[in-house]
Amino acid sequence: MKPTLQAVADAVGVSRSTVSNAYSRPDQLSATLRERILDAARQLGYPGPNPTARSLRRGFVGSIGVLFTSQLSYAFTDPFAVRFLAGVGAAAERHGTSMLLVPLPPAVTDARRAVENAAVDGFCVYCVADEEWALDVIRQRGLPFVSTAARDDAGADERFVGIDERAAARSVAAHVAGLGHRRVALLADSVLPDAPAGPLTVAGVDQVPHPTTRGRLSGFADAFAEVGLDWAELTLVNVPGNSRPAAAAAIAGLFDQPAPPTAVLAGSDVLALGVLDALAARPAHDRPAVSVTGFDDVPEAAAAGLTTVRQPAEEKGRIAAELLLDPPADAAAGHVLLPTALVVRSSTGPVPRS
Amino acid sequence: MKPTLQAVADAVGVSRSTVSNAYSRPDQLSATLRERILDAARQLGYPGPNPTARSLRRGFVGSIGVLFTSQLSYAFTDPFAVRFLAGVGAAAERHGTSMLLVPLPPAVTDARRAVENAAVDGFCVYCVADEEWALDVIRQRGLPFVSTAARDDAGADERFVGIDERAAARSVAAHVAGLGHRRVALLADSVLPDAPAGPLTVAGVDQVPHPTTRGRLSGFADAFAEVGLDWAELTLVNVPGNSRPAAAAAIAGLFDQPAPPTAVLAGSDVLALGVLDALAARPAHDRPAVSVTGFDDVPEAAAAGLTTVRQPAEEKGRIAAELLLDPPADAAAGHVLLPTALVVRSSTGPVPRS
DNA sequence: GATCCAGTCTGTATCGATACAGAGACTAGC
DNA sequence: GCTAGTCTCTGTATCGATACAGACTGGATC
Repeated sequence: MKPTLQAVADAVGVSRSTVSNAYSRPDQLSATLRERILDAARQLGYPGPNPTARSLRRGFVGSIGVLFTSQLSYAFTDPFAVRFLAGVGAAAERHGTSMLLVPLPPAVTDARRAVENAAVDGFCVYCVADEEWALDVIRQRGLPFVSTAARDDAGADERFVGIDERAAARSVAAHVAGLGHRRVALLADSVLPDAPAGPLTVAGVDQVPHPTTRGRLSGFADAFAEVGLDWAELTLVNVPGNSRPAAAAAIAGLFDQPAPPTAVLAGSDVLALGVLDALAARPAHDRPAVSVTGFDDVPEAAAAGLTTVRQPAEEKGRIAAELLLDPPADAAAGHVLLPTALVVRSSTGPVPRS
Repeated sequence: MKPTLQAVADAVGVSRSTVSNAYSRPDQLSATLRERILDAARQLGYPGPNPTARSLRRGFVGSIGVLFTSQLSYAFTDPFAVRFLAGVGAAAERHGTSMLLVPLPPAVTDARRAVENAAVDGFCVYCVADEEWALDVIRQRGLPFVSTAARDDAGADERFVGIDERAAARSVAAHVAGLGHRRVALLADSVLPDAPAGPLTVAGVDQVPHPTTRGRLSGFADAFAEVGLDWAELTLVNVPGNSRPAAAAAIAGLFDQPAPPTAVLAGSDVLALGVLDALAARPAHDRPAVSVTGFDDVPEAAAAGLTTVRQPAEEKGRIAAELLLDPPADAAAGHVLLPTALVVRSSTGPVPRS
């Protein structure tokens, strides 16, 4: 068994408090005694104060949780999520805080338990799907958190960092509409829970549960409404999961229909890249000239020439962690909207006249 | 203040133990009492057992640390590290364990403290630079760990997952040597601590402190020795930090020298991609036909047509975590060598005759 | 010579749970 | 009717530290 602080105290002949002070409050004892204590500790093989015991007594842990409301392994697959993590990491580094990545089991009961059991001082919640239950647990625990998806029921005091999803989506859709496209497909991840891959009819965009997806789809719809296109005239395509192959599979059939879309607006770059994959997979002579747009501007987008909306991924993570670790006194400052920018590249062009 | 387990016990009129059991050992009490307890807990707003207190009493935490002996933010920049993390994450997910990413302050004393204070049950050590001090701290704490770099002084009982760096490097170098290249530059990260960027003279490859770098350089040297080229005849180029821009900057000047290298063997794909960047940055008419090889086969390498050595990144992370979380009874099984494969793409070719 | 003070160190209470032995109550078996 | 065994639940000890109030020492101050 590893020696405890008590053992060191006994060896030196001082009280536990003094040994504790030798580690945590060097100004509370003389330098010589401190040296004697540290020497004895070294000799005994004392590894220093037990982090868990220390956390218990102190009342804080020194690490923040990052919650992906999805498989943890997904987080490392999505380049946007990776940049976000990098941002969180940079802020954590600055604050001398660790990051705890908590994998969530598929069953909600187990997932709740996982969030309840995480030894952290707060959470950055990266929203992939509906995360209301997770926020409930966190509130219940009385822990601070920062979320990255606008929610309908957000309390005024809840911290948030994100973008104006709707306006950003509108900007890229307006670009596409401006190019003359009127047969348009909108591609999004998990439009409705458990919906199958492929075209999907949804009465109105307000039926879409996930706020981020809803926001982006609304923005797309806004831009086309302005050129006289109804929601019902847009083709909505569901992708179960934000991945290139899933997107490619979901979109593939669409191009063989009678009046195929001339433009595909994807809810993320990953999905858009999947669409490009699907197109590239067709023989050159049978490859329709489709305009494709993404969302996020991940590193891969530039290489693929993807027209997209840029949002600062790393910044988002960094600010999320900063809001958590160093909360602004002013509640309004806890609500950060980041700028976005339309990035036009080669993946969009005018409607081919055929 | 949040209510404690005691408060719930008092409210229901049972002992603390029983409430504890209601959460952690449901089979130890009747279903009806358990329901009463959980109801009361809900009513009081009891958030469930405090994770820290539970860890202290139980003697384990339920999370593993991932240690990058470099800036944490670096980890998210290096695509190989990200794949490694994904693998660790997948294994952690399977075991219901969290991952703690511990940022290390630049000063070694502070870094030691950070490792001492991490509340984890063990470490996966991803070796970027010299990490002996970190392993010392972990040993001192009596925690299990898995390292990913072969070390000279590894105890027989210490777990490890990695590749035969030397043999793998040799395979790609043999390919280059086979193409006839004899004016060759070897590019590596942090060949010597604090060495400047650019060509560097090192008496022998055994002078290189970092085992991974040394292993790869040795492999390169092996292959060229076989075709009669001495270590001294190879140009060694140091890059301070494993990044594309750093590599580009370190190599840039080399191509303007009297007898420029016809091949550059990089110690990692990231460095190799940096070399390609440096070449691409030159005007087309002044762009030497240089063969470039990498190491790792990160996702970006395929797109760039980079000849490289593949090592299974995700697998490495997954196995590292598995070895930690589910240690094999047999000590020998704790030492895993992964397969590697030479991947020849378009970035290498025969020496241009001119 | 009393007072004050800064500098050191100690002792006790506490952080919030879980482990484990064991006490009662009840059912079974013979 | 007695022993054994099963279910529930309780009580005490313990995990390993830190906080905080206070005790002691030895000068400096007036």
